Amino acid sequence: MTPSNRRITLKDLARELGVSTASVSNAFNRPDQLSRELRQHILSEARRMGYHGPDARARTLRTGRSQIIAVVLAETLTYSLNDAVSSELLTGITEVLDAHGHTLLLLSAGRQPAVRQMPASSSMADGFIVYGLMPGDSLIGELPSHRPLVAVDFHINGQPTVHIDNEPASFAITRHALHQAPKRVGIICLRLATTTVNGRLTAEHEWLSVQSTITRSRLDGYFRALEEYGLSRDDIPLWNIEENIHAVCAPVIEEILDLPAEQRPDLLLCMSDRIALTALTLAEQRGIRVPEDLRLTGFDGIEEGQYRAPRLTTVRQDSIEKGRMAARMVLGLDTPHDRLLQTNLLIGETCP
Amino acid sequence: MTPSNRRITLKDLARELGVSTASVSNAFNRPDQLSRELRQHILSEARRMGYHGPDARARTLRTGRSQIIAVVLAETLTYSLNDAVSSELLTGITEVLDAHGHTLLLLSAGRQPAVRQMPASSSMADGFIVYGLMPGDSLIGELPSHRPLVAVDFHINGQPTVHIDNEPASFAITRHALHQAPKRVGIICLRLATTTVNGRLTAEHEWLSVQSTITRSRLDGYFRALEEYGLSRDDIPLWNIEENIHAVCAPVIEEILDLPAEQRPDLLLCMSDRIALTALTLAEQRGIRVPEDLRLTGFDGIEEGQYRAPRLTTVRQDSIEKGRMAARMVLGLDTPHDRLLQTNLLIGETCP
DNA sequence: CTGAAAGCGCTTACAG
DNA sequence: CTGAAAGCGCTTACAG
Repeated sequence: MTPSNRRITLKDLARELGVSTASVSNAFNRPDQLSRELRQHILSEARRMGYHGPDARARTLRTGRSQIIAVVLAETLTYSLNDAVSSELLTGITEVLDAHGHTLLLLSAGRQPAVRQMPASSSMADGFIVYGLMPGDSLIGELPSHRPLVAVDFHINGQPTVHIDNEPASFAITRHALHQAPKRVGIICLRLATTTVNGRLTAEHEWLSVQSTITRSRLDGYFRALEEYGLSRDDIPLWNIEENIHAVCAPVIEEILDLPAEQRPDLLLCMSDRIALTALTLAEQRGIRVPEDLRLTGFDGIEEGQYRAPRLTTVRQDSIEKGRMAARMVLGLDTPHDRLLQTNLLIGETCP
Repeated sequence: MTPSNRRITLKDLARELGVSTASVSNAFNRPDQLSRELRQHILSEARRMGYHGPDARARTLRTGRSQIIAVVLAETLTYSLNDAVSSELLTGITEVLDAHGHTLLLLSAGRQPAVRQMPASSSMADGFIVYGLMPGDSLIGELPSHRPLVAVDFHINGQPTVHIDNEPASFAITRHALHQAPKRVGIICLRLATTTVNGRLTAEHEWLSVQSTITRSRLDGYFRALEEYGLSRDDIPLWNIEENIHAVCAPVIEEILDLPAEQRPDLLLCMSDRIALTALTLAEQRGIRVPEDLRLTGFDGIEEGQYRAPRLTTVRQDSIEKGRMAARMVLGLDTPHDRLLQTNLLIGETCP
């Protein structure tokens, strides 16, 4: 008898039943390799003895495949799990993984720079989806080199990417907003500077490059429309926010809304819906009417912005589809190559 | 030379450097087992040759530990990733796992009953946190039996649980709401019936048992306060909602709000903030004033309900702390035993 | 401090 | 259809 204090193995089971380990393995994995009767016998005895099937740890080493895909997130998991856009991306990824018997391992890159390194278990995954890191991040080099990798919202040398048309989308929403002939336009950026800035951006602040961040592309789109309209980029005040959460957005936006009425922008172009929604709430609290006194545009098209009144005018990006595409490529279901998703303009009441 | 088309292994590296495999392994894992010089030499040569460290697949088989903890979610991942309460739970879990070098594997139980089974990779995990399944779910039996397991919001025979005081919390919020002497009380339940019901619950519908679902405990708390106040539970209309998302809540709530004014409840006790927020939005759209014409209470205390006006009156549960506790127990940092978390009442403007 | 060797629990090509 | 055997890439007790 097998000692009961130890977990039962395939070998134990084979010995107990007087068959080879191959037959037990085949009973679980390749039904065509043995007779129906023997298979049923093995499976029912396995159940009786409390053997739940071959151990994933050994199978993974032997076959070289874990059925696990890792998602590397630039932000902390806390942020990513609570942000509507990352949640949608993960939703699209898991939808495809689920349908193909794979599971999702969450890896966060968002820690103190000093201790940033991939957990040892990262080399467990069969493939990697990397979301929104900075190009050249040293973590990318730590990933196993011979496994499929797909980048989302940024570019890794030689690897396929899924991204959206940030510049044209920002151009389009700005052109729409300018129809109403605003007097004073302001822009609220998301992590645009090379240093940490929560507040007004000045000439002293250096910007990240277009290659480094999608928010720079959004800014370029805003500027193109503003200049086409006859405004100079140097006359547009810019604010920056480092983290796309209410608590960090609020103080910066309060600073803007509390400007004297004749200095306060009457159109705020916001680089995310979270920023725009925070501005909307704070404006309402101050009796600033939206859109009469203040027009607002967002970016992302998250549900929260569409399920309330006034609805947000924003750019809708299909993050679920981004996730699906990335997952299909990493699983080898689609040929790996760069994909560019189209966005569309949602006209709500915050900027009709 | 090692063939360049194959991934380099620890053995290759040892051969190349003329040292034993033990020394290479020790260089990565046990610095005290070899001289500083040899270790540095091995690590720098490893980097030069593109060896990123011992493969997690083999290490896991050898040591029996993967550094992976699996979270088994009752709902689909799509739901769980987008729901504020599950996101908070996951946030608390990942916070602890992160701090201890572990990573999170997401497993969803929420599929068609016919095809429900654990993915093969589930036996990869060192431990399991199971969230909100029904007791007796067959999936629980498929998990490896000798690894730590913690249940959240329900009970698995013989395993530690983290849960909250659903009945007293519901009692307390109802007693608060009754101070205002409402004329007609209604209750909107979450998945209370044994069958699928989106709409009014009648005498024909059977309820789940107190052991099976936390929503039954919430109902019991509501009833206790209502009866103490002098109302009979048979006079209180009950509605049920199957899924805690806006799209499913809305039609049921519309049915309630569109009742003739003299039949419409002026107090709605909702079993989740999502339900209460949907009711709030739909009431506003109809010009029903909250709290003058309709008072609303929620459950959960999610941020979305506190960052808007009027703020929700609700029961705040600390789901992040629930996640932390579950993770600490599954990692063996805390002695496994049942934990009961206290909630607190948040008085907002929807039911002052 | 270093090295030779066993073995974690499987899968799979191969011989019968 | 079945069985004996090799080996996936490591870690670790043990002998030197």
